[in-house]
Amino acid sequence: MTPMSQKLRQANLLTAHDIAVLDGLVANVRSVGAREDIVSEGEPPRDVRLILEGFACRYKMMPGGRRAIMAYLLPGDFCDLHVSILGYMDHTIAAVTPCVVADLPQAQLDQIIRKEPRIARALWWATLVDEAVLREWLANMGHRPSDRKLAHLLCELRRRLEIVGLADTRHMKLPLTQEELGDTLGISSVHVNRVFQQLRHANLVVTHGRDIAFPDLDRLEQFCDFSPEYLHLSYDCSERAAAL
Amino acid sequence: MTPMSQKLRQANLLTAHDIAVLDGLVANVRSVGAREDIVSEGEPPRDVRLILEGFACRYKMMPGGRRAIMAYLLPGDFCDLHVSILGYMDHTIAAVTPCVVADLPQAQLDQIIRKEPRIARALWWATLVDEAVLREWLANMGHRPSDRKLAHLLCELRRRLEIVGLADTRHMKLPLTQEELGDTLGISSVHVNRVFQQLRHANLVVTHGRDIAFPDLDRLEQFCDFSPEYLHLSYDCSERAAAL
DNA sequence: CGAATTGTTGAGCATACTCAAGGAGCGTGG
DNA sequence: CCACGCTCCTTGAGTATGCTCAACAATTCG
Repeated sequence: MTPMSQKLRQANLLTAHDIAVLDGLVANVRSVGAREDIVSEGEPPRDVRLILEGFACRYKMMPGGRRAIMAYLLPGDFCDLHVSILGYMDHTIAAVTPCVVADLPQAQLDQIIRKEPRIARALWWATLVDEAVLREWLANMGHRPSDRKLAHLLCELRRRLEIVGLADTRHMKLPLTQEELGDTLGISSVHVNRVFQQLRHANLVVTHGRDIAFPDLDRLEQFCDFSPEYLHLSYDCSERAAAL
Repeated sequence: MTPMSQKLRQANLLTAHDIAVLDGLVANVRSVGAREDIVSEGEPPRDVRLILEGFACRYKMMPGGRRAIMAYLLPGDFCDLHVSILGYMDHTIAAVTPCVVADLPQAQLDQIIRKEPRIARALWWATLVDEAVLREWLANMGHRPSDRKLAHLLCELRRRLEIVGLADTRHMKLPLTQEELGDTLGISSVHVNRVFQQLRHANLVVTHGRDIAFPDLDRLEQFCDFSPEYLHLSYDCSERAAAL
């Protein structure tokens, strides 16, 4: 079972047959170096990419050279399911850390969508979760002070990493620079630094290099008004976290 | 032909049969007063709502009573296509102006999605366009100064209203208060007012009450770096605009 | 016409930015 | 193993952008 079908199983919409069909698509696998583009803006729709390992992001370049990061992609996330439907890639996807990516043949996927309504629905579900996250980011970006913004982003990433077994309630390893966090939150890297210091000072986070520890996760989540409903994770992953 | 099928026709994915099937769903139509909620956060998935007339918005209430507006819904837009798939409404939808709304029976729609892959794909397309707009809003919100933010929002709304025949290249009627614009852009209404004055002073917009005129649309679009690709409107609507 | 909402203005303050310089950590090659 | 260079983090100082509060004018609606 790949991270893809693992993730889609959350929707509780797939049968064993569906999972086999989907996993059968994962054939062409390749490695991408850190900071390399995986899919570029304006590229014609070809294969659909899926992250198997690593940390990637969606971004747009803004006039003036600023980079707007609009999403982080973790293992099991599709990069560009929409391109096959929309027909135009309106942003770029890049690896943050070294990544392993699968290229799913567009034509085969199209056929599956046409013939397997249950799978089509599960894929639709996945894009809708992306959309829900985007709405939360929009609210976060525009309507919270920057200390809460940063805290909220940390809470979300911790939760999402927990699902794929890469974090627990007390720790996570976050391979993002303060510059990247700034490009995500719409604040300067200098300010990210200062806000991080506030959070540390309030004992909401403890950092050791790229390792972030959460001395009191409840307090942090309360601080930034984080509630994970928008991630649409219906199932309980506490056992998995406990097994870390 | 309803605004819904009109809009979905853009995707060029529908046959006459598909359009008839979709339009057949529009039976229960009702009016909603300005500022009334159409769908509330947490509501269980029942019918799917479609805007036929008027101006609505998605919003979330933030702690402290601030309201974050995350989308505007114009005639032909679905309110909550996602709820039937995601199973949980994570935000609220309210009428901005008086609206006419259709309630499409969930069960029937589900059946169509299962049996008519072409229609399912068109509906998926519609949600993906929403997602693309959301990405652009995120970039706009976080990474542009507030004069460009406001200008960009005006450009987008003008363009979208043009499609449904409610604006042309020189005018639009915008039924939004400065408070609402502020809740959308993440700035205070006082600041919206001041930024509006800047735009007027630069002769980028001319306002007469709720009427906004664009003396030089090209210059305005250039000013805020607006390029409409993200709206994924492939077809040409200049004839329609000319007929206004 | 009167009440309520929306738009406009001013003043003082908070938040976040830029520019710039120095420090810490890490990988590479001598 | 150390030295070097690179990237990233940290700090300071001065500035710009946007906020709040408050009052008043203009519109809109009943």
